[in-house]
Amino acid sequence: MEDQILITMPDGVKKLIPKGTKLKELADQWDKEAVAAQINGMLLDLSRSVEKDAAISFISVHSKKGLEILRHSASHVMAQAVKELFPTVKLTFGPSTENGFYYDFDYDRTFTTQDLEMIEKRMSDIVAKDEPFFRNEVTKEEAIKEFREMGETYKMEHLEDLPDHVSLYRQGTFIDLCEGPHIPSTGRIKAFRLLNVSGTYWRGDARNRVLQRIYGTAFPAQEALEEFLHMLEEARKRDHRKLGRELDLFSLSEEAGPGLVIYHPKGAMLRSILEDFEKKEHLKRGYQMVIGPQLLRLDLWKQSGHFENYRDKMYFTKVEDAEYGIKPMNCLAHMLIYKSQIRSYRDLPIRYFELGTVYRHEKSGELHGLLRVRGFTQDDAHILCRPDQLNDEICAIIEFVDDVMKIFGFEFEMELSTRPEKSIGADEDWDRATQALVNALQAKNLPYDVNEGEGAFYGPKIDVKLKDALNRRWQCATIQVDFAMPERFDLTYVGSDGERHRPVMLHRVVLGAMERFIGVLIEHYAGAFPVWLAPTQAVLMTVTDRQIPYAEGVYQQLIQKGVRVEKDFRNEKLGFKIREAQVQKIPYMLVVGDREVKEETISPRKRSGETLKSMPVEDFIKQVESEYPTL
RNA sequence: GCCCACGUAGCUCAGUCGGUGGAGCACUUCCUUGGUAAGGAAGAGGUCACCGGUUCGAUUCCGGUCGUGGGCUCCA
Repeated sequence: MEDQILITMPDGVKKLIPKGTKLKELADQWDKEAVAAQINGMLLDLSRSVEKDAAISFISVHSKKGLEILRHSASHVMAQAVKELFPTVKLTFGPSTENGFYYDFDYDRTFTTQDLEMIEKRMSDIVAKDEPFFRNEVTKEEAIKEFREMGETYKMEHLEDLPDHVSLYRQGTFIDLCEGPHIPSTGRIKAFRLLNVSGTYWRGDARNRVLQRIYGTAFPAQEALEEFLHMLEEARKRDHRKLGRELDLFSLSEEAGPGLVIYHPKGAMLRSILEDFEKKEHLKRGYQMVIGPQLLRLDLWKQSGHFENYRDKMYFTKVEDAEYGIKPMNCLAHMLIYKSQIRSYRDLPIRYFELGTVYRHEKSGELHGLLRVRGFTQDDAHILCRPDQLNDEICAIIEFVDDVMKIFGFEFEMELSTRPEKSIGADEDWDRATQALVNALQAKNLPYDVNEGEGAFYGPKIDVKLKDALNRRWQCATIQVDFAMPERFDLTYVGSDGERHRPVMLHRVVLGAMERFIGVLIEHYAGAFPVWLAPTQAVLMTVTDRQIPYAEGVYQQLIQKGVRVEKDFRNEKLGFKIREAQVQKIPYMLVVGDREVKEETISPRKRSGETLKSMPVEDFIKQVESEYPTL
């Protein structure tokens, strides 16, 4: 019995098997499409054998983990193809990503699209050969020796950070340093595609050598790849830059300058609706509106530390020998307001809210439509409170963010960032602030990731990330605890003991920047805004010129009631007008023909294509009002 | 800022292996008054991003600048 071991299969059935049985054999009985196994929590290749009693589960290629393994293996196959075609290439890293994989290479010339085609073809050959992946465990010294012979200097450098025993993977003639696991053989990669090349830096540091990154994606089946490519196509259709132009919302003009948004009437309407919404919601929650100037004296930016830490991103100007900085943040004026009188502990918390327009000199390569711009308006607030009020204030903000995101139907991810190495303040302040953030997240039962050491130098923070059409995440809401500014500006309040105390400052935005939020919003709704947000809620259209006098009356009635309606009384066929409104994604089309004139009604048609029964204008107004969110 | 790619009419895109350019949509005018996703005809519209170089001649080739896109880094 010594050479028998007891294993537990995924369904809980226990069985005795010979010691040293290959996982592949077991996998074949269970799931022919398994790409790896998990034993006692460890992911292993199917080529490995079971040496002792264990609970085994198999990783299906159709699971998230399985797909990751497949893609990681695909990156090795790509690296093999590149090495075969361009032997002097040096390897660096090649992981799987959310949507595929990449591999970074160091090469003395750049890869062209023709190269990509060649690489793809070579990859197909490797896949067709169905080369097995072999794992080989070696000592660090052996690995370094091997990579030195191959001239793989990056691998050697990376090895320095690794433990004494490492694993090498080989398929065909290609060897790479890798932890694994990998798929059993290259033939498992049933569908793949190389997507693009881009530049990157060794270890992500701009001071290091520029590498070339080739992106690709892989799937266990051809249909899945096609579905993915189709999804990319669909995502492109809802790109806010495309929709922004088609729906005539905004433009970015080369003449005006990069990263500076020009709102057209409809975009300005949308923003104005959002701003009205924001004002109402903030006032309901005890915020006071304030407005600060666009420029403030340079001395003040020196006092705040912005000149020291943030000047690269600031714009400056000089008037009559006085130097000014254009504000990249709104906090300064808010602090001056606080300081304008003596504050009692009874006054706190004080919540200053400003739709504050700021300018930041973002690097040119970072600009992206509305999502990354140089001039933007934040729904910014600074809350000054006593330390004992911090917890409640944070809870209230989280609730605020949660409420607002629900109204727009956004899914979001929360991230808590803790104390970085370079930071100021007492440990107990940091602990209290971080705990307050955690408490609030837990109280609202919101899941969150922790980014250790990613907080601001002055305090911990929570970031809220929304996804764009291409699944890229953009930071919108953020809640930051700040001990530094009250200190630097010597903000105080008089406590019940008659002594001066230091308030804590919370810096927070809910939508973040109007520009970015609008960009994400456009993609979220694919341009088909709900009625309450739609810049144009309805288009009133006549069937023939005969109905114009009646339709004018209807138009007046609607705009008097605040319905955002446009006239389309042109000499065009109804179908043409409907199509145009449809393409503009306007929620309602209101048809007026002879019948409606006679009955004194209008016939609404929804964007969905549904035609409603003709109704009096008042009924339609009620219908529109019923579609506003109730808060 | 860095790497790569790109820049032709308002938009989407053809095109010229160097001899000053096209389509569809949009726009203007005329005909048409038509009931739920494109009625017809005619017309107008371009310093081929900008600046230099090569050339008899550059939108085309080369260099630079600006801008855009995909990434990297950074951020709301």
